[in-house]
Amino acid sequence: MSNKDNKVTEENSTGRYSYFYNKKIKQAEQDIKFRKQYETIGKQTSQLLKGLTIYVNGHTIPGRLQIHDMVVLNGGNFLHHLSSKGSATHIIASSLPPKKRLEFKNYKVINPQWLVDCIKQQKIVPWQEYSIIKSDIEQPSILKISSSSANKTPPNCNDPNFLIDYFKHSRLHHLSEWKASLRQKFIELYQDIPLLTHSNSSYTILHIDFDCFFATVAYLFRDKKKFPTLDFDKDPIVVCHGVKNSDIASCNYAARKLGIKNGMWVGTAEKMLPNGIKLTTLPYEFENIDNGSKAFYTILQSIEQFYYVLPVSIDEAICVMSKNAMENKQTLLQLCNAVRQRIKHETSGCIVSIGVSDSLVLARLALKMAKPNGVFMFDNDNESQDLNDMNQFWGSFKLDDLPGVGRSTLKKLRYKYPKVKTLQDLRQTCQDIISLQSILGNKLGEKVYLALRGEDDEESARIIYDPINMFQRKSISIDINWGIRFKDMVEIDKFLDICSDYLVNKKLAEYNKLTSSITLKLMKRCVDAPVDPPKYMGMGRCDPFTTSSRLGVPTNDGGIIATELKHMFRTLPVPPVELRGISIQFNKLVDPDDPKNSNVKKGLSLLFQKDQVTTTPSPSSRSIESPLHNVESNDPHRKYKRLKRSPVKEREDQLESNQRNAFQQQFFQELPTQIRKDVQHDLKITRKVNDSKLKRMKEELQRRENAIRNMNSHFMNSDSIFVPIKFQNETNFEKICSMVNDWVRETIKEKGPHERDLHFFKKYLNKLCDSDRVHFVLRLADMISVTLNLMAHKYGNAEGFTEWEIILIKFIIPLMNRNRHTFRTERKLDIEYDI
DNA sequence: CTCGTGTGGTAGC
DNA sequence: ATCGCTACCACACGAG
Repeated sequence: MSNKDNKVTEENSTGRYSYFYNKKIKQAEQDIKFRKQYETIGKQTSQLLKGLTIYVNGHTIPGRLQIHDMVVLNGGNFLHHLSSKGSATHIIASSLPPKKRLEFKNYKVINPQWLVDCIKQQKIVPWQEYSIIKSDIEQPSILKISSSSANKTPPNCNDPNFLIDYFKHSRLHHLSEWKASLRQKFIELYQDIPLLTHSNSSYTILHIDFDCFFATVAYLFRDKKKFPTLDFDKDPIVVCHGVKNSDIASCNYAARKLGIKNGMWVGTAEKMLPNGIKLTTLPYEFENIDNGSKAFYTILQSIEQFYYVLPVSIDEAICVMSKNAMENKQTLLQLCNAVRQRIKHETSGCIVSIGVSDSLVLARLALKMAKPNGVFMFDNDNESQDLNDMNQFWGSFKLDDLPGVGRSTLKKLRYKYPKVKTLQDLRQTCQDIISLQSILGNKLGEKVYLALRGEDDEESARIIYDPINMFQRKSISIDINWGIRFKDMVEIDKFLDICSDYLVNKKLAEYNKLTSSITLKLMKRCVDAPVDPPKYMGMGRCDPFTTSSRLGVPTNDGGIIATELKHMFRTLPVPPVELRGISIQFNKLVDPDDPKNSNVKKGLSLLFQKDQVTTTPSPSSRSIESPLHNVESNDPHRKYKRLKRSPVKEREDQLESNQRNAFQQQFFQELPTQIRKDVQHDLKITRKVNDSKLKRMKEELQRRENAIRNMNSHFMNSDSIFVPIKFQNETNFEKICSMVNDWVRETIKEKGPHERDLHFFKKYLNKLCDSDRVHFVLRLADMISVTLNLMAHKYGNAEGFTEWEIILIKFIIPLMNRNRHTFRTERKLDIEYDI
């Protein structure tokens, strides 16, 4: 919306609304009067909507009053009551209950954005785009079937629409998308404006944010028949999807008073309620939130004094103004209140609070003070601020109120300073930067140190001095950590296809980028975590596994990316049924129009011709062999790395972790060294093969697909081409796994495994190795190792424990090394195919 | 030391 | 039931 429109609506807040509440006076006459008044004071009006009669049904953003003004001032008729049928040409609504849907089925029912866009573009834009019953009219039967079945059927990640459907309902996805799009818009809007400089560092920062935004919007658009007496100020209200282990996205201040917090599960929140008080749960209103946010940003951007309106999130912005833009504190306060008033007005009742100070960190803290429904100005200047006020200000914050201090940092601070409760305590305790840096690390230590003095660190200040650069996208990724339940690799491959398609066609296309590097991160159920986590379809406790791959040539080819992903999946030791989450990132984005890119391609093709790049080992030349060395060799290699490191974070029992570390060092000192030598050897071969041959991307793709097919039959039990091998009369590897696990757990406590059992187990392992299924042995070894670690602090001295240790080190690991030709065999196959 | 890879942490509701 | 995302910085570690 342009400035002009804003000024028009701004003028409305001078009290003329009383006219329109008086229903006895003929509305139309009033509207004309209203319009004339505008004209007489020299305000611009238009005839854009001439001949149109518009009626507003229910809650909308912008609100009814704003729409009225927009209509009237642009020459349209505003209908206050829909008494005479057919008199309205357009009905504006955000959503319609089924009954109204029927009633209005012959009207043009559109969402308010239509009007906004019409005025913005100064022409009548086609209403069909904005129709809210369009889909019903066009394909009523299909819509009903799909929506009703979608409501009833449980979430299924094999459904081709799963990804889209999931994202549609995910608040965090929405938040991320909104943020990205706001940043993009910022770049477009401000790219020609000169950057602010450090030297002229006398800025006033306004941090503006809605109070419990989601909850407010959900309340405003609630089904009033369902909640006739709901009181936003008194009744605790939360926004969520479900009932028990559903996340609370937002809760109102009545709920917060009872100790309920965002992110809490509904069940937990209910336990905090006093007797007789009930918790009201409201559904998300994503679309209306989006509309409210548009109004919010439009208003902020229309305010001349703001040099920048920096987006923080959908409902939160940092406004930067020069210190001398306002005469004094009084006028500044007036401005703040005017902004608050206008936003409340134009969003039909959403409240913002404002924190004002001269650094980012102080503005943010001031905002916390301002909430709910207020303005707080904090002056860090010692002279003008009473020392008592200072102490009181800092004393009213908890440690994690400080930006940058989250769960983990809080824990570190608590551990080091058990007595420190408030930021004021911390200010007094930590006088020097060194002690903070020693606990929190270099950067974070400095950041906290500065923040306690009310100053921004350089990284935070970038948003002021170099926002365009900061908002430029450097990576693209998607995460899915909910609803992931797969049976086998076939299903996972399909899902990876969908992800790849989404990333390529939705993200790369939107930002017009190519990627040259992919990271795949998998979440695998922890060995000791329940198969069904507490949260329905949740991920539960998981171990993360990541791997990344360079593509050599930047690409946006979905096929190549999908193939690479499938391939990468197989380099990670995560069986399909244990998978609980997937994350895919494109790390090194390349602009296709960038001349640098053509250089990359040129350089690459030259590289293939001969190994002329002796000085610098080029990433692109290496990446070509990556499929080979990744598939086979990286598996054990990676495992080594991961197992060595991950226990530190997995379970935080300090007593336990020392023993575990010692043990795992020992475990893997033997395992990977030999295999790694193999890898290096084979790498040389691979290089030769590649160097002797010029490759095209398509050939590469073909080869990888075949490599995958090879692996597919080989790596996972579900579609093994080999004859089944039995252990204790069981052939299913997963079941054998859990059987062995139980067996180990039981016998650790006592004298170790029975000789006869052990004999059969060894026989089984031998067979696995002999039939090229050494990866199963690896998994069993891993599992046993984890079990040992888990039980080390309790049974570390038991006879059985030592017994199992010996079995693992003296038998199982050498077994894997003995059969390391397995890895080579496969690679040989690959190379042969390649030539 | 520099580079690349993998991991951890934080923010918004 | 339930929708636990995503960009980006900082860091540790190993290879060269």
